[in-house]
Amino acid sequence: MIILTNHDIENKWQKKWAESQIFESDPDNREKIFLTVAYPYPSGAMHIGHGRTYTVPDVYARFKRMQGYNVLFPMGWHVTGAPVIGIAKRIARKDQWTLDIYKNVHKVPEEEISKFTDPEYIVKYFSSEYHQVMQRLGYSIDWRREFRTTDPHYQKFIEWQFRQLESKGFVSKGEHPVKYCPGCENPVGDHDLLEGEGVGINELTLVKFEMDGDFFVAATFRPETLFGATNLWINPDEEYIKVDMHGENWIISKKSYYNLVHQKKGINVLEDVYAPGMIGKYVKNPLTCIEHIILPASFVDPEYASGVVYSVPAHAPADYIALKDLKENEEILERYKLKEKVQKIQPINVVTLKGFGKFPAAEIIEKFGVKNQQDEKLKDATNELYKLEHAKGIMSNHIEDYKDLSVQKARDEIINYLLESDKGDLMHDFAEKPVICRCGTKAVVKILEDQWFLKYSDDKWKKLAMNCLEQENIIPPEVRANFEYYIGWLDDWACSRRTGLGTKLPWDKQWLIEPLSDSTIYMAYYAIAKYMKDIDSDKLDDSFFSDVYLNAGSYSGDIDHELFNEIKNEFDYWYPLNWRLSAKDLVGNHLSFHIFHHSAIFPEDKWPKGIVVFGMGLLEGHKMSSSKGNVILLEDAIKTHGADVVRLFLMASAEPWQDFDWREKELKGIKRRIEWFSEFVERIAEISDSSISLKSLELGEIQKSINKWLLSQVNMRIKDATEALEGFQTRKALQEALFLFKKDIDHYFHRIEHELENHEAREEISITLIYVLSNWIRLMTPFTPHTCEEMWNKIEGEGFVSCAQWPEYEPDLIDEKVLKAEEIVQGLANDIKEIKKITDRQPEKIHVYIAPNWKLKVFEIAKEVGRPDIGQIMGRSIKLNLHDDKKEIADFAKKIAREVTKTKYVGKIDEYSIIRDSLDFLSHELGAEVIVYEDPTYDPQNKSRNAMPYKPAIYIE
RNA sequence: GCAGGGAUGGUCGAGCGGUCAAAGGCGCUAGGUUGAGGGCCUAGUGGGUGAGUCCCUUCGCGGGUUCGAAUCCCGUUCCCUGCACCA
Repeated sequence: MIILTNHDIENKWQKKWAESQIFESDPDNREKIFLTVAYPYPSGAMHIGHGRTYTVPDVYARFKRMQGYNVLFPMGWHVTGAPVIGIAKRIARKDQWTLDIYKNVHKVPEEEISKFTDPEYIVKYFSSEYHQVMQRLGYSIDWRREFRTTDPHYQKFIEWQFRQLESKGFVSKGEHPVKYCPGCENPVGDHDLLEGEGVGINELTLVKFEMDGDFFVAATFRPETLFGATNLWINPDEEYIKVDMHGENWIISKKSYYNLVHQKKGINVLEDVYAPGMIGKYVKNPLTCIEHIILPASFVDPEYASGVVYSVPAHAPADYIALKDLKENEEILERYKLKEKVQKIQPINVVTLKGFGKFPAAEIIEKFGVKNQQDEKLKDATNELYKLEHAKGIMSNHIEDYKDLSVQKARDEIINYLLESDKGDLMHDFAEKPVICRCGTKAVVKILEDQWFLKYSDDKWKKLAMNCLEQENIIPPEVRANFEYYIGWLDDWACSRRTGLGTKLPWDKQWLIEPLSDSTIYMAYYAIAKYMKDIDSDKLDDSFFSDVYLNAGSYSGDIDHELFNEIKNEFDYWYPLNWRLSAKDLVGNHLSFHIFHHSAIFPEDKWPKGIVVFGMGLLEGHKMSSSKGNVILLEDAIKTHGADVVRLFLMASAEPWQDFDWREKELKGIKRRIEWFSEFVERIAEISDSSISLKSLELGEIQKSINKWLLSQVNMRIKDATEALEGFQTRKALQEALFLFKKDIDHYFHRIEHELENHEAREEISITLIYVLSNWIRLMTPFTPHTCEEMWNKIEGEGFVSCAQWPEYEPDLIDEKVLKAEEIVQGLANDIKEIKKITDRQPEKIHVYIAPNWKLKVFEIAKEVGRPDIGQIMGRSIKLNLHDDKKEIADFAKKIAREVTKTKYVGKIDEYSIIRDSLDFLSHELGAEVIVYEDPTYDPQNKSRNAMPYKPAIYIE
């Protein structure tokens, strides 16, 4: 048995593979397969979730290599991006949370952590750690092509890529809202946040309500409801200010200025505004020109948007309830002398919503049981109505210009109108608050100007991408629809960043190219990466890349001509990419960009051929997350379980696109299985009385039915496992190649147990088993390469099993009748057991009767008829005069009519000899003497009449 | 809301028109092995019947197509994932 946690064996083979360079792939005359998996962003240690991602391509690469393909499986490091910058800063700041994570979750030694103040060091540290772990898992990667995305050569490549896109008109300039920390003076990502992870940014419409030449600027998500405005709300307990906005005076809350100043250029504070003094004054609605009174409301959040809200009590639950509260609040009405004015205010309907009356806000408040404007449930009520009206609302009839339009349409038109006529503006705010940076500062929404975009909205480009997608294989096929959807939906993408590691935008060096954009066509870089260490990056210019990748014939530099041609041919050989593997949450961006960029830059014959999408990893049923400490590092998993067990578990517990769940308990089961597998060699050696060698294996003519059965079964497994692997179904492949395979062998051992005494039988058994073993080891090699090399070596297989030929299934060895025969024997044993159980007695003799020939004929006729048509079956049988006793034919026809459609009929089987050959087994199994009759010479209870084809009759006594 | 996926036995998870009371794992029960335990091996694991290889109920819920449906169609309820500047 091979001790799986004996890392010497793993190391031994890893070293041998590296020494013999069997995974280093260069162009030759074989057919090629080029597959890549998303290169990792090494900002932390590799955990078991990553393990699955990178094991799948390794298994496939190994499988294809054994099938005789020239397979290229490379790896690189995506060190582009901002997260490590933040990490380095936090480490420098001695942020305890960050230090804990790196010390305890990523298990970085103390002396290393101290160097983590340098972001470059972090990615270097982890990329070399990734490299080591990948080697320890036995990945068949061509390491000569390893690179980091900050290598100068790669940057040259990215610059070329972006100039290509730019020259095709797929890059444009604009502005873009981002999360921003005024404290750090930097945009912030989710990983930089203390609070507010995953919070979105919303666009709000600002509406200017005039008052004596100044403007109260109210913010809204629903400008179409302006027609239903009844008043303005401000919060009199908060501070308001007047600001200068390009010559206009705006009145907003003081706190909202904090946010807005990052979004509006040239906005300046003029003076404080005494909020209570504004209550009761009137402003003018820019759309309807109606005058609205300014009223006090406590629900108005001065930090949200502009701190000014206009009120639509018919459709906004908050407004409705605030108005109701106010009407009942004598004290406030008295304080501001509002009583009569407020009592007059009635909701105004704007939107017609099926199933609701004129004032849906009132109904929804009722439904949710909202008590006042402080009620928690108010938010839910608002959301519900917002959704409903957005989806199904129609503008009401009395609104001249917009009647009968859907709410969505009317909203867009009204926003446009407000902007064009300068009666409104736009601003952004977070969907939820608070959003707080790790430095403790409240984050804001900032508008970045001069931002560069990739124009995924471009119809020409979308069309190219669609065409590219169409010719690709997508696994699993269901996600194709997702791709189509995303390609259609993608809008312009901000592709430049202020901070992070990466490549500068070649024509605007103040910007860095964002990480999802510099990782779209890099697979093409692998093809040439192995040459790069010998070439000075200064020699790489656009003419070089255009010539290598696009055959532009443009290269004019001084790289040796022969070398240059070799590089060019190498790319030509490996491209197009056969398979791209990545996680399912990247379908909407990374993988779609990959399609976009390839279709834009490369000619059609270099477009990628296939995509495989992965599911996520769970740990004992919970989502894995480094930041929550809920991970198991691969290194630890390898240490405790061994590389092959880890690989096997990751491949066997779920298909790649399904979520897998790492469960210690199930891991143990897997381990036992593979131990059993590795012990198999010894078991065979025991049976064949000598050590095994593949050198002398010759299958020859197999006589015994049970041996033939095993060969059939094994060949079916080979066939199914191969088909499964072709489609990346690692779980199914293992189901066939390991679990069911083992089951077959268990059954086989059970069947032959009592025959091992017999010398002749034993010889054939051992030949059969060695044949099986040789196939089995090869079948398992992609999954558990170390164990398999060790076994292969032990039985004197030739060379590395990693380079051995993948077992090809032999149709000649699959004998349906043999399989059926075994089924009959097993069925018979089970039936007898059942009868024993029912009668609750241990028989001494069991008599078995085979169905007479005429029944078989009737059976065949029934099979031909194909449906339970008793009349026809009977008619045809009688006509052929199959049997003298017509009544018996009728009974039998009736009996089998339904049965026959269910039975897989493989033709006449010599049931008598099959059972006679299995008598030893049956007697042994049942603990009684078993006698089989071709003709019922002894049948005291006339049981033989029950015999059917494939189902002998039984009499026990 | 939009898009995609799903609902199967104690549980995880196959199956996607007949061979389905439904693979396989885990769990549980019994027997064997063992000094004990673990591990391993064997059998069982919806209900009934109790001399016959059968019958009944079951694959979210309700209808339908078919000789036949877990599988196809229609409706319905519930669940999960994504919706962006984050790699």
